[in-house]
Amino acid sequence: MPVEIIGRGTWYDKTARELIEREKRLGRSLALIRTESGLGASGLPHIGSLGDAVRNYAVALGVKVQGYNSELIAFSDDMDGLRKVPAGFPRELERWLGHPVSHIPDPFGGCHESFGEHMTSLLLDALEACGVEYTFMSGYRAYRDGLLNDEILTIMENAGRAGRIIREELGQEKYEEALPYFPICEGCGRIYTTKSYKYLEDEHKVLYRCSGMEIKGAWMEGCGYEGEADVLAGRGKLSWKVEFASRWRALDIRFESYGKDISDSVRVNDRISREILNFEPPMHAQYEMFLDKGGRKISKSAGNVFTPQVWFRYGSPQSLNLLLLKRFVGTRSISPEDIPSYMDELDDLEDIYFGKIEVADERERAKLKGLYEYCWMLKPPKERRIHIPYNILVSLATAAPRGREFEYVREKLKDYGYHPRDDEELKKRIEYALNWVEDFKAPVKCAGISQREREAIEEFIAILKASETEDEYQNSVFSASRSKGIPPKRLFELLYQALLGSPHGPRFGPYVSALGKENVIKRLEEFLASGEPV
RNA sequence: GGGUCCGUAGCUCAGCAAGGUAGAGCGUCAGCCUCUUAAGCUGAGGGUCGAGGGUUCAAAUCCCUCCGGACCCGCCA
Repeated sequence: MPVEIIGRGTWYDKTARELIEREKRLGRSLALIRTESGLGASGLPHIGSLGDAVRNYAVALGVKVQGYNSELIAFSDDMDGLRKVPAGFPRELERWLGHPVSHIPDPFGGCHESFGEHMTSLLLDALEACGVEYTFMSGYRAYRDGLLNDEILTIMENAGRAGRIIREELGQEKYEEALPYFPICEGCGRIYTTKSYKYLEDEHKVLYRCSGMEIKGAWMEGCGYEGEADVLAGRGKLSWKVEFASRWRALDIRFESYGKDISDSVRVNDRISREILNFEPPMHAQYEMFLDKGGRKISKSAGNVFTPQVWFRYGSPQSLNLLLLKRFVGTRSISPEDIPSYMDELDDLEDIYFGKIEVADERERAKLKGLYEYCWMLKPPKERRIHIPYNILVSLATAAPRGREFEYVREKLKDYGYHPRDDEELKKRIEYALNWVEDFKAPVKCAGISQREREAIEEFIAILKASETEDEYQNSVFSASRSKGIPPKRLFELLYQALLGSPHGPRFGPYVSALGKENVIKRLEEFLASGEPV
């Protein structure tokens, strides 16, 4: 019996099929099946933010593979208030705490219209690089243009029921009293400090007081202003407890996966959507968070953010897609040091895709080929590209003499039997490795060597100074080793250790020549100066 | 208080969606140059798949219970 392969054989294909089946059961139009990703705009976008969009896009692609039209909505949460000045950001931003990020001037040279737009653009750039196609929407503009107005009215008219649902699901009683709408304060311009206490249905206005709110454990004092706000005027936003649902209905979203950090909100919003907005909520899938290696959640506002831009310094967008797509469940700890293995794994997948590596099991093969295609967002290269293990490139990059790194690596690759086409792809790969070496290779310390070994290195330096040719460089090692009575093998190890941080290396004479004799002497002297013999 | 994930070789992890001979990298060990295209290659060793039960012809994979670890939510988003 032949096995059935759904779509390209991946999780995304299976999910897309389930999604389509569900929509059929619900009897909704299949003309356009939308998925959604929310883009945080209140700090530097991290890998997790990108992951949300990439995964929701992959499901949209899966829908296309099944023969239906689909689209990813990338919705920027730029009506959110600034809750905290992100680490490394200008302190002047303190005065903008509580203001919608779309109302805060761009702190980075004013190249964008607002703080929020700047942050969003970083994420959109990464989406572009990763091959994600999307329809962009800004929360700020959506409210301004009245896109959610129908939903806002329904929610406000049923605020009591919404408050009960929130209490039932979360135990939070606040919204049985307060209205789920935050106006921007006319007095101070902040959004979270206001509390709406009465809704005037005929005028669709809320009465509010800027009374303050607790944000991240700190009390943000209100300005005391009292006023009224038209909920259709775009000068405020719905609480997230009900906004998600409003977006789903207004934009006709059929699928949205989300991180477990917002699972409670999704549960509430599902009920709001169903019971108040009369809209069957989108199908969901919950994924785990990315943690950094220390086991800490990668936070938008904590420093040291692992952003897509950091990834692109050492690895390709497709390798990042691999990280984001290969596994949907399970918390994963990541750090930039994992990038090489994803680069190599993508090369393996490419070999499988082009049939260079055999995979016996049909289902397994389909899955891996499919994963490769999704890494390329279903637009894979026409032919297999050159593969060079990342660690080889790192080794070569470590050894490369300054100023002619690319030439050196290219020449050496030929010596090793790789015959890369001299193209953009090769250049990129070399660049990744060079960046890697620059940022991660710790300088080698002279530790744990004996007095005798130390003298041998000094002797070698002396002999090298008088040498001129590659053969003479090579012979210097043996002369020094004989003269100090230590085996040549050991001296080679020491020299490679000092120069490369590895006990082995390329043939020594030509390598000295490539590095430049003076550079070698300088590095060896630095090495000797960095520690005492034992 | 509510919820999610993880536990597989000495270490880091993959495999689990859709059950079918336990995998990779690193490390270890043993070989491979009688003055280096060895930054390499070949091979070996190493696992009661956290524990117990269930379903099944068959379970690392599905279900239940327990143990251990991590994370998220409980203000806002």
